[in-house]
Amino acid sequence: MQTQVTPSFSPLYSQIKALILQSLQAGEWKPGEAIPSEIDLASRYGVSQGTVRKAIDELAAENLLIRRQGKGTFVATHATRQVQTRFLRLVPDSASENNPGSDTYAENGKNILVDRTITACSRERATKDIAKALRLKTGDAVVYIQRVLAYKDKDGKGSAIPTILEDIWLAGSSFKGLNLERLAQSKAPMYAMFESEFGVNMVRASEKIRAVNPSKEQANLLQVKMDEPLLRVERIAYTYNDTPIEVRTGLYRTASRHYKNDLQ
Amino acid sequence: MQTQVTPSFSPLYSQIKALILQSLQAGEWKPGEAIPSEIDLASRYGVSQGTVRKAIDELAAENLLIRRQGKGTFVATHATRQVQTRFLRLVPDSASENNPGSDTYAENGKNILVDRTITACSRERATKDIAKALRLKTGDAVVYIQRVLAYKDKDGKGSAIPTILEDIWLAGSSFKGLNLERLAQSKAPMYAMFESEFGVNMVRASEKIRAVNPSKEQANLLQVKMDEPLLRVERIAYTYNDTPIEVRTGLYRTASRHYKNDLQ
DNA sequence: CAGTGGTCTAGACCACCAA
DNA sequence: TGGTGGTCTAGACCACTGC
Repeated sequence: MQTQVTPSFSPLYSQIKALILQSLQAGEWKPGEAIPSEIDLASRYGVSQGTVRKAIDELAAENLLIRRQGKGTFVATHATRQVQTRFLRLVPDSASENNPGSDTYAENGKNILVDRTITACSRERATKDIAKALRLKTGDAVVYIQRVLAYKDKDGKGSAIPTILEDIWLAGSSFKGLNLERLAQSKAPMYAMFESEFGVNMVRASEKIRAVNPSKEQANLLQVKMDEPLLRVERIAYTYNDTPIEVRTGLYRTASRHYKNDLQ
Repeated sequence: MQTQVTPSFSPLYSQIKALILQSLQAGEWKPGEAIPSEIDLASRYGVSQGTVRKAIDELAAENLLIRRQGKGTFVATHATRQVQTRFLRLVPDSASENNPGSDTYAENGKNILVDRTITACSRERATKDIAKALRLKTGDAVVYIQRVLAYKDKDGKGSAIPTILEDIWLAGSSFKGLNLERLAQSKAPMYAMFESEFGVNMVRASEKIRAVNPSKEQANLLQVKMDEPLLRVERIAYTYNDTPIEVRTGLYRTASRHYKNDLQ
């Protein structure tokens, strides 16, 4: 491990970070597992513990690793209860007392998911737009999924209310063998299932949000009128190495829920 | 500076951080100014440079301080061009190629603000809701402002399009002397003006987003039909010490713009 | 050139966890 | 009790800025 020559100087810890990232990508340490201790990594890379520390610090800040004092450093996973809805910002109005940072977005209040209905699942060829977003060629294989999520409102009273309609496109090459059967029988959240079944770990996402009215079909699926204003959330989700692997368009009902965002 | 006794142990750097925060709050160092060098602060607090460093690192991560190699560490300000729209996530569709993190939210593409029209400015008594959000008592003095922001679309062609309608409530005690005149004659962005004129530095905010239809009055001000779906963004903005000081409800047109959010 | 933040090291010690 | 991450130090050196 050498410090670099002048052109675009990259500090040591940053090179170590890249090496750790490489191991994560290669699956050397799986989600949920512990990575080697800081001292081990230091001797492995021939640097001091402090340098490894700084590399891990950054990866932890990006939610790729989780540090636990006294136990070790672990690969982030969507399987743990606290991060299951890491990318879902829609929360009940009763939750989130507008105290940013006071708690995670997950499961505050009574955000009880009652029902996940898969309304479509098929292998398709990527349209131009989907291909561009997933960095594929038009016509490449993609998996298309459509589903409806229903929640119970306050205190679990009343019946389940269809709240989210999602259209999902996945890069076909990473999800060989995914079909309606396997989807339907999985009880885990989707991203947790992607992780355990396909070794795909979602790490980051970018969303574009608009207000729209639903089409007739969409209104039907969500059981709303066509003049109901809905949040339209276009997401691109990425794995390690900034590889886009999922495009997801969600339609959210926001009558008794809202999209929560903390700015800093 | 002593390391603390056992009950709820707080590390040294964290105590230093609190002290720096205190000085920021007290206005010892003003926005835009440099704070003392790490070495100075270290000797001032009687700790090592590394400890001060870690305290500053956290404040920099929270965007309260800005580090500039070779120059010093500066108090964050809304006056600099790059952070003027730090809390505005609405960007033109042409910008933001869905490459999260690739650039800031400000001024990418052709996000040209053409016109800021103040449609109301008065001193009012806080309603129950506003009072609660601002941690005041119902009936306490607040400043109410309403304004419309108009932008030019792609390449500055065409006329200005009213795009954002904002209702703003400010804690009266912090904005004595703010009136329509002073508002109207200020050319700077609102948060920059708050900073220079009232010593109020917005540091953090929390937003709740919904899809709604406008009222008749709102539709009028934005020059849209009443069935146009709009983004409704309820923001509470905070100064140092997590003190809420502004409530702002925005109605955004999202026909050719979107609210951009990066999840991580 | 001096002054600032940025990196890297080596070592001591502390807090937390599990066995 | 031993192993892990977390804190703190002191010192050396590097990269960047402005005089």
